[in-house]
Amino acid sequence: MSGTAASGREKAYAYLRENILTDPDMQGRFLNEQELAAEIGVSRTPVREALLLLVSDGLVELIPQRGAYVPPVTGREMSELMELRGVLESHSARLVIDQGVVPARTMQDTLDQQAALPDELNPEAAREFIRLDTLFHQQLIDAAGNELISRTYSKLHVRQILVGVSALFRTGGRREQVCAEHQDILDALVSGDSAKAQQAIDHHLAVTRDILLRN
Amino acid sequence: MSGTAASGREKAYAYLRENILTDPDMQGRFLNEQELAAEIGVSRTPVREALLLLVSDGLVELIPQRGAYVPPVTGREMSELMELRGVLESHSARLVIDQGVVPARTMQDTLDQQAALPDELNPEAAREFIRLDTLFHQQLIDAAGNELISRTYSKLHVRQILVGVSALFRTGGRREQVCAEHQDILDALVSGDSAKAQQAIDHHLAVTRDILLRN
DNA sequence: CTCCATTCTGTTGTATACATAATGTATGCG
DNA sequence: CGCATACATTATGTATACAACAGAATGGAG
Repeated sequence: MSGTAASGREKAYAYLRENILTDPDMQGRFLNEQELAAEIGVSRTPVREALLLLVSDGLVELIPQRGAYVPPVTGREMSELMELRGVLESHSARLVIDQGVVPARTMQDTLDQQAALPDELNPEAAREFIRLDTLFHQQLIDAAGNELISRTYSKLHVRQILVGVSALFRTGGRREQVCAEHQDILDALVSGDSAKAQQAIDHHLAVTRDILLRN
Repeated sequence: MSGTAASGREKAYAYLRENILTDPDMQGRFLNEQELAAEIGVSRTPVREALLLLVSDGLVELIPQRGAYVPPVTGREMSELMELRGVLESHSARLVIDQGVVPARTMQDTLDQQAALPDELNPEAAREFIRLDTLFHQQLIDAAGNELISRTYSKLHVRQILVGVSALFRTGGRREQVCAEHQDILDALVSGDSAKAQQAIDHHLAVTRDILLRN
């Protein structure tokens, strides 16, 4: 994979991020710095720096004199996230259609990969599924050519993964449904129908929200 | 005012943020940690932590083995920011009108304060002007009741201040113009005309962008 | 038995010392 | 004179030691 020459801060950052995103039990807990330092194999300093970086991802919250808190995902937050995603994705959809820059091939490729995943999602496949799901939406956003929006969207999406991983295991047949909804979005984009695309996006996000809210 | 018992990290954070936002010369420079530590009166540790926090505001960028870089504002970034602001503000405008929760009094009050500022903007008045300008738009966003969008918008706006402060000095009569455009937005909101509001917002942001681009 | 004060333990916050990597400079060679 | 290389300097990255604070445990008084 990538560099084995990662700095201590990066190591700690990657470790913590991965842990928080995959282990639901992390939510609502305070993180012990020296404990983490021992686990990761570095001193407290890079651990603290990693925690500060995770603040910008919204994965931890710093409480003075108490430490790093991992805020749980609330239903309201998910609703709000879907609303914002809808705004940004609809905007991008309109732009790429108007400018004739729909990344049809790229998105279809991502969609095909997602459709090729097995129905039974083991943990690894689940993460791959989420990665491809995220990628599909990100590709739409990126095609609009606004780097600021791309970065903003990318950061937002992170917190959805917090609940997405575990939610996937509790919902059967969601893979097919997601792929179908993605296909609807892509078809609307290719057909050049802004209103239809917006509708497909809103529908997809509404369904996603409802599923995530069953927690 | 607020606590004199600010921690070292907070002190450093406030100092650096203020410095970067007000001093245009900071842009494009690498920040020297021990120099800053001496200026602020703390050790390097809280300074480094403050720098990491500033990353999430987009005010500094960490370059491995090089340090903290203050990325200059580009014209493209400003354009992209105005596009994103337009998307979020238009969305909020639609919502608050549909839900009948236009914060007319609050926004009018902010607008009045802004209009009462002197035409000749000394540095202090300029900062107050920018504060009220930011507040006006934030009040619209907040009224929509989506905390995630509010926080997102708030963070975005920060980088605009980077160029806004200096740009204000080079533009005569902008105060009246801004107030008039703000009044147009507010009038449209009060009248309940979504399309008109969106138009007023887009116009205001376009004018703002054009002025900021003259750098 | 309950409540409050106090001590004690453990964690975060800060300072400092050291390790490591990058940059600028000087020197020698082509 | 230009360029490459070795070196010195300076900055960042990390570890560790200490200080300050918060929360829990404990003991005593009512």
